[in-house]
Amino acid sequence: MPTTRPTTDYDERVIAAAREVFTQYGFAAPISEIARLAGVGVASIYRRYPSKRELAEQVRIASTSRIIEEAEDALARESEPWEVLRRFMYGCLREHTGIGMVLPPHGGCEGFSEELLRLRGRMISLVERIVTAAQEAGELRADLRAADVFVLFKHLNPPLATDESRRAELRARYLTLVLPGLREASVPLPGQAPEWEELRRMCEEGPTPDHSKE
Amino acid sequence: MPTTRPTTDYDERVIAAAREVFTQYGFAAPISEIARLAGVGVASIYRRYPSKRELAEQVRIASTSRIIEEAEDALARESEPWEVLRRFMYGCLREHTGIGMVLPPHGGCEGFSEELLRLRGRMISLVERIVTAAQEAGELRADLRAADVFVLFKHLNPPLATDESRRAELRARYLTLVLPGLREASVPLPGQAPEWEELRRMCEEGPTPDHSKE
DNA sequence: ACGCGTCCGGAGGGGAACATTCCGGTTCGG
DNA sequence: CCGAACCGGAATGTTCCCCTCCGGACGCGT
Repeated sequence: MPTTRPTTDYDERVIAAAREVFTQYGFAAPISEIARLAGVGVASIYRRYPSKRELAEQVRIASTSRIIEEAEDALARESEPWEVLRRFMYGCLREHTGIGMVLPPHGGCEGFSEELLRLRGRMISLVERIVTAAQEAGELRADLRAADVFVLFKHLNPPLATDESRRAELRARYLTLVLPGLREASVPLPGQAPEWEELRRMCEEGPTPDHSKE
Repeated sequence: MPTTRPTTDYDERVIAAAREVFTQYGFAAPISEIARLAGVGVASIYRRYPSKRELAEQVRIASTSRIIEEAEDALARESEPWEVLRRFMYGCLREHTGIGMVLPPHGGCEGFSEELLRLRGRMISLVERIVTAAQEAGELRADLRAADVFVLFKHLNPPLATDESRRAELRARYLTLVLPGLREASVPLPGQAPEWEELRRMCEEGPTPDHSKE
C-alpha cells in the first residue's frame, strides 16, 4: 500500500472530515473547520500533511478511488448496460463518496501527482465505457456524452447547508427524478455537449477570484 | 416606481454586474470585482448603495421581480398547465435572470426589507399555483412539491467558470434532460420533499463558516 | 477662456481571517 | 517516577477586503 494513503484511524478521520468540508464549502474552507469536524487539533493535520494543497490531493485520491470502485462494482454486478449505469450513478451519489471532489482539479491539473492523474484517467475511461455500452444497447439517449454524466454529478451536488445524510437523501431523490430523462430522447438536447477539457476548465474553483499562487 | 429601484444606466450596469458576480462567486465575492465588470470605480457603487448588503438586497429584489414576471408571462401566454410550467422553467433559466439570487436569503430573512419579503411571498405563491395546476391536470407527478422546483433551479445553477451565455446554454440543455422526468412517476421519488423552511435554511451561504454580523 | 461645482476612479486605512508554526500539557512505556 | 512521543490550541505573519478619502476630469455659466 502506498505510503501516501491513510493508514491509521486518525488519518481516516481527517480525510473524511476534509472530504465533507471541501465538498461542502470548497477549497477555500479553513483547515480549522476540518480539524473541528475531525475532532483533532490543527497541528495534527499539519503533522501528516505538509500543506493544505497536499491534504486536498489526498482527499481527491481517496474520492477518485471510491468512484472507480463504484464503477467496477456496477460493471461486475449488473449485466444490463442500463442497470450498470443506473447502479453506478446511485453509487456515486451515496453518502460520503466525495463525488464533489473528483471533478474540480482546482486550477488545472498542474502540480498533481502522477497517481491522481492516473486514477483520473482510469475513472474517465470507465465512465466512457459504461455510457457507450448503454448507448449501444439503445437504452441511453445518443446525444448524451460521458462528460454530461459528470456535469449531472456536479448538478446533483449543490452545497446545501444540511448534514451529509440529508444531502444524500436529496441526491437520490433528484437522481430518481432525472433518470427517466436519460432514456427517452423525445426532444433533442439543445446546446453543445461539454468536452472533457471544457469540463475541467469550468470546474476550476472561483468562490474568490482565486488568489493562490504556489 | 419605487426610489429603491435602479433608474439610470449606471445603476443598471452595477446591478447587472453584481447579479453576475454574486450568482457565480457567492456573496463573498469582492466588490472590486463587481466594479471591474461594470466598468466603474468602487466608490461609484458605494455612492448609491450604502453597503454591500444593501447592494445584494437590490440585486435580489431585481431578480425576484424578474422571476415573478416570468411566472406571470407563462400564465398569460399558455393555457395548458404543463406548458405553463415548462415555459416558466425555461424562462427562469434564460440568461441574466439571476435565478441564483432569489433562493438564498443569506443568513435567513432577518434584516430584509418589507419589499423583498413581499416579492418573495408573491413569487412563492405563483410557483405553487403553477405546480398545483399542473398536478391537478395530471401532467406533473404528484409527489413533487413546489419547493422541489426551486431545488431544481439551484441544481441547474452550479457556479461554472464560463461566461453566462454558455451557462445559460447548459442550463437549457439539462433542463431539457430533466423535464420528462417530471411527468412520469414510474418510480416514486425517494426521500422527504423539502419544505420551504428547510429550503431557506439549506440555501444559506456557507463558503466560509460565515462571519457576517451586521 | 476660466473658475466652480459635480462626479468619478483608484489608492489607502483598519480590521478580520486564515495557513502555518510553536509551546506547554498529557499519556504511555519502562 | 522519568522521558519520549504525541496532541490541542494559542500565537504569528501575511493576505484580503470593505469602505472612505483624495486628487483629477468634465461641464457649464459667465
